[in-house]
Amino acid sequence: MASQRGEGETTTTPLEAADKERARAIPEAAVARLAVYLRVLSGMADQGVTAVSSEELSQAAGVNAAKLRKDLSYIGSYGTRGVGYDVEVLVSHIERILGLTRNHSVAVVGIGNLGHALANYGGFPGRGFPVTALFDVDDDLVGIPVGGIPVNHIDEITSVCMEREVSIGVIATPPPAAQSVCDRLVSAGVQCILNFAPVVLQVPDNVEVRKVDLAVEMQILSFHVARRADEAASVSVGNNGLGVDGMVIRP
Amino acid sequence: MASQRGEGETTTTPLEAADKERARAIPEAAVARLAVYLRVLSGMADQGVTAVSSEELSQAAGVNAAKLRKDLSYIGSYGTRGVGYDVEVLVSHIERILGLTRNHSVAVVGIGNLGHALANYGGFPGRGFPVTALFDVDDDLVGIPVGGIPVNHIDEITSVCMEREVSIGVIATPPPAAQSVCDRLVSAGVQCILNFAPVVLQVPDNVEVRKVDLAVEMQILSFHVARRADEAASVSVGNNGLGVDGMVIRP
DNA sequence: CCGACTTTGTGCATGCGTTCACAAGCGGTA
DNA sequence: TACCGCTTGTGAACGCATGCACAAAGTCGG
Repeated sequence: MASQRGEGETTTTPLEAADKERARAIPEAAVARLAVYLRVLSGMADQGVTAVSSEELSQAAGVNAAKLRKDLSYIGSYGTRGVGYDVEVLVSHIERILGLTRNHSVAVVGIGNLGHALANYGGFPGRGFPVTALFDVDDDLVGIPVGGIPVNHIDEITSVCMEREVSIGVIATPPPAAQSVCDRLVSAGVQCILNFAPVVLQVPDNVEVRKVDLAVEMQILSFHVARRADEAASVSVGNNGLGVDGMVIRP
Repeated sequence: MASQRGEGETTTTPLEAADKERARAIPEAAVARLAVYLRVLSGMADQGVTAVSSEELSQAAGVNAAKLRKDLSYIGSYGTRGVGYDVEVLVSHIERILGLTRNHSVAVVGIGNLGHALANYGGFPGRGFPVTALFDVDDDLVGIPVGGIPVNHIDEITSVCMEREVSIGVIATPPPAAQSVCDRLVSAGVQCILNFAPVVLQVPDNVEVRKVDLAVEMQILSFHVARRADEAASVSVGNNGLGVDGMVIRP
């Protein structure tokens, strides 16, 4: 039973419960933007800004003002008409919706170039994500501290992750190892995975995977380079003042 | 068969021109998936697979079979009904659409932990993206080769990028430097930027920016952790066989 | 205390992307 | 050659996300 959502009766938990109900209805795309708003707002708060309008905030976040308001409406109505939003209030509400009121322990697997970089971030930008475990297959790395945390052997993933209650696993291994590492993380109860390996991971339904694929990003950009080159070539001779390189496409 | 559709007359350039016209119509989301298909197909080709059905390919790429066929239809009809797709043929067509027949020179700005990792990739996975220039503000780094390429000072961005015809700029600097670096890249004629800095970049319309934001990715995962925790708490006591950890949410 | 101005919150229309379902087309087989 | 089964390619329906435009709601000045 989904607790009791009888439209009325918020007698149980005055505020939290309402948020949690709403969380399910927030579009995925909006969640990503909320994280961006949060960062912008945090920056504003640091500079002593206490209030902001949807117009200002939307420009700083690089989105449409109406979209921003709609996104904020998903988490509730915390603005004041005619005035705008209170920065502090908005920050705390977004943090709660995103689950940032709790710490999320992170494990990084694969301590190569990228793994090093990730480990050295040392609790990701905008705290709340302490890295509590590192893993690698290389015995020479095991025991050596990186970013203050000693590297464990990859065979220990299951036990260590369960012990330290890791909630997010980061895969920064070479492609062939990724699926196997993923399986181990899953069997350790990790339900959220951030995958840097250029591999399509197979996971059970209850596990959330997000991938960061540099090769794909580069190829998308490549596509746009090609498209621009074509447009420039077919419309007329390059119309950009800069001498990018007037490559001719047609044979 | 969409090859000559009424208005037809593909007399000008038999194949290339048709592709280029189509490129404009490909949805952004499909482009990202095409890059994934390409990788899967390349792997298959390496293993000696010569033909593949949409069903097989879609499973390997982790998408719906119908979606895959529609994505492929954007680039033309290169399958054989009753049989499937020729791997080699598909690879070469996707490569052409994504503009991978040409090399795209890459510049990395900000040689910190992440910049090092990127430079050491040395021509990104699935070649075609040679890193030809590195930049940093730190004078101690200037002149030192990283991944075989000497680091230049950040003030030289404009001249070096124009000289080496850089088409993709990668920003891996600390947040405060990102916008300034971006502006310099743009004034050097770079029209595609991959931004790792947690900053919303302001660029002219003719510049394409893609961002990779680790903090945002983590926070999206955090959101899902929270959502799952709530569901588990409100539905009943954890129903997953694994002993994740029976954390109680309600106070 | 009132009226005018400002900004939020949101119903609605529009467009894009995904999914379904099926006709068209091709190879294999008798 | 004619039929059969398989797989592609795509028209059409659906659903989600975006953007518009305006009423609701609040502040500020007189």
